[in-house]
Amino acid sequence: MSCESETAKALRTIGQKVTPQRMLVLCAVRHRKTHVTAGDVLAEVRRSLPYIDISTVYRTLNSAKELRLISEVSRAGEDNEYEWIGADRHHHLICRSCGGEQLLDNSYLDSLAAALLEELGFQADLDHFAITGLCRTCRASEDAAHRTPPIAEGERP
Amino acid sequence: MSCESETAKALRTIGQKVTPQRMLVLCAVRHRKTHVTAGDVLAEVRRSLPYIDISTVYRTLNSAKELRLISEVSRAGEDNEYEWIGADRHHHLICRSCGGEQLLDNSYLDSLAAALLEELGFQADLDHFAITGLCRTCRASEDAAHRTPPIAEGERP
DNA sequence: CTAGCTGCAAAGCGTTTGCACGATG
DNA sequence: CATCGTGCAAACGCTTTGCAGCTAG
Repeated sequence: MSCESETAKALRTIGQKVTPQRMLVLCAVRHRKTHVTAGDVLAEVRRSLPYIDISTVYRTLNSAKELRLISEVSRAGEDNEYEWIGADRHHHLICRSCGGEQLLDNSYLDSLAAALLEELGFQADLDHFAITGLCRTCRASEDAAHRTPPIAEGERP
Repeated sequence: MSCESETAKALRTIGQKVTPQRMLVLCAVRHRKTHVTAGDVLAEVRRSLPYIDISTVYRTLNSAKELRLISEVSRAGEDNEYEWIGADRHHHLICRSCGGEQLLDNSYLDSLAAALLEELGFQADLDHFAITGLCRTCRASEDAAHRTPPIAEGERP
């Protein structure tokens, strides 16, 4: 209920019609803890509304993005991903090896954002950030596997 | 010359053949100060080698990426961009309003990377980062233009 | 009732791939 | 001379768009 009424209110506030499609798409994004792709949303929403089209999903996602209801994240080699911008600001650490994701408290980036603003006058969009890297587990196993620096020293396929 | 000999050496080191196409593509990326798209590289390289194909550019870019010679950056709504990973680590602040780009010293992110590694064991890929936001100039003019926050301030979950 | 949203179908675009020829080591 | 890289063309997958009918306000 909280979701529906608030989402509907947000739509009305900006003069958009409240349709079942929009409600379902926005609620689908909102209920996920992690990023979702347009395809994820489509699959989710189709369970309630089998004939919804992917173009409607994109249209809804894009307008919500412009209104800063959701954020869009791009990572190399991945489809665009979307996430609801809620009161609980957080970021993601994504392991490039195992694909695992962990949440990162915004305190880590707040100081960076503050420094950029004060020293350079740059207001960074750090609402919601995805940082790629190697998680502790994968780092350990990679070290063990081949003790080679980033650019292979002997041979590489 | 420094470029050619080093690039050729890097190619030989990893057992790849040194072809004019690869040399031109890698040197084109290397000589630019900012990010380049595959299309940028194609245009640049075609001035010397008119019949080079975009697929060759992508193949070269992708293998260089795997070897960590260049990094790939994705931003929402932009084509993938590539940049040479040199000794001078730096990052980019990109204004979402005017498109302007300014370099950011790595000291800003080094402390973040260090904190992530020590406290969470996460080795972030912060070789080369692109942060989107609003530059000082655009921030001033946006404030002046419409003194309304992105999403009406009463209305947020 | 009217404006605007939806579904459908098709186009668009960046990127990747299969293949035969040609260049490299 | 064997292997690997290239150009060409076509395929591919995500995303966007044009359009006619339908829905919300």
